[in-house]
Amino acid sequence: MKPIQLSESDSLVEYEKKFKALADQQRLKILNLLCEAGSECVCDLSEKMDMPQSKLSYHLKILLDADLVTKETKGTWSYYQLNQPIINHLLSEELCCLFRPSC
Amino acid sequence: MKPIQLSESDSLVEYEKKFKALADQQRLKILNLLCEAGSECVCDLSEKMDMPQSKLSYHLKILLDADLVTKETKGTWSYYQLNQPIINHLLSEELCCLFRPSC
DNA sequence: TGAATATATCAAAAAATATTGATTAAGGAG
DNA sequence: CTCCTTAATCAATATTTTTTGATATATTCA
Repeated sequence: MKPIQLSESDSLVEYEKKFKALADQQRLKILNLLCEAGSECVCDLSEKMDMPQSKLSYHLKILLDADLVTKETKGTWSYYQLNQPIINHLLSEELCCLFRPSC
Repeated sequence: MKPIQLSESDSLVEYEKKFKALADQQRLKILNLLCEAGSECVCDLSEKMDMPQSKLSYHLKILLDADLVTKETKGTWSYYQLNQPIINHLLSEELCCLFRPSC
């Protein structure tokens, strides 16, 4: 089977977005924390990351826009969790220990 | 098995570097071309990418520093190829069609 | 040796991202 | 309704990355 043609650069744009979101130490740490915790609200994450809320929201938005996490809102709280299927589709099994709680 | 602790942020730094290298449409395209061709010199890639040589060298250096490609120099020519083991360690099998010629 | 070619590197400018602190919006408790 | 808390957004600034064109280095070929 030949490598796919990238004539329609839709997929390139999509992958660029996802890798951009992964291309930051702080966001990788956030993903790792979400992996451990399963689901976290912004204020708890803010404490664990030792990061001001507005900064954290900025990074969470990038992860959300890249579809690497999902958000569930309850009242004024926002709970974030990993978007497992997307992450599994993207990353190798060897990276599971970082971002796949299942292993 | 629990997610690994990221106390030693060495691995985070390393992954950040690799994902940064992947976080660009042009570099993803380069990787895809290398995947198709197996090995390419800068001048051929420059033509295929329709990109000035100095710009291409810049992007190739980023891929090289991230260890995603390897370089072999013959005379004045530099031939670049995918660093398969590293890429396979990083990306899912589903992405194989983009960057893994083996499937 | 001298001209031509391949590639890397450099410095300046341009563009994209990230950080900061303040503000806004919206929900829950009294 | 009013106060307090949570979280998103905004505008200004700072930082990082990318682009560009020029230059440097090294090899080949005549």
